[in-house]
Amino acid sequence: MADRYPFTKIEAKWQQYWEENKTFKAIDNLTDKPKYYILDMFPYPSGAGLHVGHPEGYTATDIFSRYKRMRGFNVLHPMGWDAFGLPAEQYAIETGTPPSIKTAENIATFKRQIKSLGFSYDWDREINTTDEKYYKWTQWIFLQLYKKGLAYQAEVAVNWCPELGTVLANEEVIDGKSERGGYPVIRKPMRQWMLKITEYAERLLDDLDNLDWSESIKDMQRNWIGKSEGADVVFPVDGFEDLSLEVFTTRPDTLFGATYMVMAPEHPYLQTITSAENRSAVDSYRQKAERKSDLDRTDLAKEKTGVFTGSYAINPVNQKRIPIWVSDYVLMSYGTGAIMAVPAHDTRDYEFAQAFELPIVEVVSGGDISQEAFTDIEDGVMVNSASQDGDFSIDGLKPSVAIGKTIEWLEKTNKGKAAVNYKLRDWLFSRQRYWGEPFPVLHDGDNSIPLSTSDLPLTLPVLERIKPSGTGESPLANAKEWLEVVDPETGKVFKRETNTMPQWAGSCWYYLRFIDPHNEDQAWDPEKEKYWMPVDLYIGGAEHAVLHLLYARFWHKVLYDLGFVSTREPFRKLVNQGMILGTDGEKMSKSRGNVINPDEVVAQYGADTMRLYEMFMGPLERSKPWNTSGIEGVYRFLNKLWRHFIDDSGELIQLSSEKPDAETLTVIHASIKKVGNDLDNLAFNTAISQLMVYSNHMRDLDTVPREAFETFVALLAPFAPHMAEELWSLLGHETTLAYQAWPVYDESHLTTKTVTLAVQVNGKVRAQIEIDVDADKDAVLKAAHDQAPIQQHVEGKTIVKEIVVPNRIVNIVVK
RNA sequence: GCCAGGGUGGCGGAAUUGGUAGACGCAGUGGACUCAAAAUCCACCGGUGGCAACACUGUGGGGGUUCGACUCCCCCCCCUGGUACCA
Repeated sequence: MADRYPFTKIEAKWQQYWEENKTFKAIDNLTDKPKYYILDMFPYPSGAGLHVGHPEGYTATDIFSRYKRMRGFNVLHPMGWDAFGLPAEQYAIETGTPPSIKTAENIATFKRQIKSLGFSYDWDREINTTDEKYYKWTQWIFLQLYKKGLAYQAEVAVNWCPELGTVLANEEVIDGKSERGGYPVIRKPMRQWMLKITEYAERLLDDLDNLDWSESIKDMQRNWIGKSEGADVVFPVDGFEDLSLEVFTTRPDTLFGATYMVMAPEHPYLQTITSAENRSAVDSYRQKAERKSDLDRTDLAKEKTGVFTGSYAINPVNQKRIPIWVSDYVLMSYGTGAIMAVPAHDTRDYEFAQAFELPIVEVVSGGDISQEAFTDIEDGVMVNSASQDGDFSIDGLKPSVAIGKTIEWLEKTNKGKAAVNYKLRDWLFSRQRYWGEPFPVLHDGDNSIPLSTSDLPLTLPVLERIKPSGTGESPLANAKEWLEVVDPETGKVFKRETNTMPQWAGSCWYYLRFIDPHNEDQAWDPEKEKYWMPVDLYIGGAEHAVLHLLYARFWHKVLYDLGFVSTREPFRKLVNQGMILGTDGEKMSKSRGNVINPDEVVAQYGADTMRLYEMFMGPLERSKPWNTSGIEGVYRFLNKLWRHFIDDSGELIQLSSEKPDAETLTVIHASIKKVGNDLDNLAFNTAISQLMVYSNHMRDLDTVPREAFETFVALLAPFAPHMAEELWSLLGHETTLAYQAWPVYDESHLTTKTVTLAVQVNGKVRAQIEIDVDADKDAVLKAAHDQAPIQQHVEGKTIVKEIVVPNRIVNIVVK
């Protein structure tokens, strides 16, 4: 394309200006302006560099930050690096390059790329999770959790991946294989640090209600927490005086339909209650289940399997003896690890009962249990549900009512009690890796001794070569000198922890560190925290919808309980940007060869075009494909603008000092209104289209009034800040546009004298009339009936009804 | 299976409380400029029929409510994301 505007020069000039003048420095505790904290999910600086997906969210927050500054807010808009993590460690193992070196290189690349887009970050607040000055405070927070009794160690059957030489979190295992690399994963018990997030389940659930997050994200979190209400019921085991099985059920109303019980293979009582003649079958089943991966136990296990234990339980409502089975469809990790099976009214039990020909007894009528389990709790009616002595009956009730009645009875007779269960499990908080935050604890045999704050940070030892320990422990097991600590007084030897923290740790609280990033005495200053928190707008990818946001909320609540933060929730408003797909409509990936490199886009079209295009593609939250000729469109828009106002010698053309005409005033004020409203709603695509309408209007004028152009430049500023600054200075202004007041619209210019109304006959548009605004009904109808096409369509018919919606539409109904 | 979000021209997408469907941009077609091309500028641009005026039709499919439905209600289909034996 010829005659391209000199974006390279302009962009470099203004980026330098902003940096030198610290234009975007956020001032703490500034009281004459309202504060606004706008946060991006900070990136993991991978070796591949920035991807066009990253700048989408960053552009959105940047435009919003610039807009908010022009609206008079004191904006905090920081950026940093979530730089611990497996890839750098894998790279170190393969090449010998220390993770710290590789990480620094990657950060430099990311930073250069991010800066090339002209984002208005306060770079003085840059943080890096791998910096010991940062992770000192990550360790400090761990100590707070530990002291509060929320961190504990447990032997947990974890996901051991022999290839990676590490244990993976559940979310890192997909279909029984490692998320990274796709290596097989097996279950192996190891000593692990756990965090008691389950203790906060209820609050994490309740406080979602007041957050300005999309319902879908809130729902994902609700589902993840997975609260179920029901009852714990005690079933005595026949022949074992002091042994009973406790089960959790959400359907205590169906107790009379419980025809057998099932224990998880790992259930601690299984061995005890197994009869001699069933022992070998049960043992072999249990051993088989132990070896099964999660994949085998879930996805591929279409067929129910199980073995009878030889023992019977007594159903507490009717004293019936029911067989106790063992099956892996019951999980030890949920509820009590044992269930009462009600095949008539539970799909899984139904399948199991059919497979093993166990009795199916209907206790809720309304379905057809010869075909499938009937699980509705609103439409059915309880039947066959009365004790023989007649002292308890729920017959005739709706199941949803019977649930409560049964719980009352269970509590009264001491056979059970109301109970709540969550799907949420405690958080497995350690990794067998080098490149993570070391745990600030010492081990003395089975005792753990936390370090004191004054001993922090506990830094990572510099290893000559990072290699797996081979034992399942992290490479830190190879660092003998670091590992052993000798008490100078007693000579006693303590051992350090070889586990390190997961990547989530650093990202759980970074938004707090941005508030006070250089504080060496505390994690953050409470006064600054009170001033800046909560984060007013948080934008990032939907891949963090559950875990990162749940973990961060959990830590935040703990910090709140300890008095370190002043808000119950960290992120007031959350928006997830959609994915940017390749030109083929597929997810961008190296293997598909459809990756767009932002560096090339910036080199070819400039940062302003890149920013504008990413926002013009469609609604922020939706996924949308990249289109190479689409970017030409916005590029053309900027070029036309430049050519229209800047002559060949680089000077501003002559603008008119006249007042804009009425039509132009309408465009100006309608644009101020629409662009502002759209920005408030993060509807960047429609805001940009309004700017195009505005610009097209100016193109059609013989001479452009200065007022029209200046207002336009101000509205353009958040979107294409480099060009806007340049035009602003060519307009003769000497200060940055960054804090220029956002234009104010005047409603009086938005109302015109006349309005065009559509006239419909039977709902079909047949004519248009131009009429005075707020003309009365009779005048409107008269004008309508004067239209030839209307007369034509009405002629010879009876007018049934005439509808006039003022300034909107006329509809004449005829028969 | 369950939960959430979507289906609008050739494409990305617009449409306040139900009130002229297709803003804006891309692609395409025709024209101007040019020796020519690129760039630029102007015009057209959902489909069918018609020289045209215009008519009919059209927002995943089928019903309904309404003077009027992309918008509200019911049923169904498809796509995307999440989740998956959670008792």
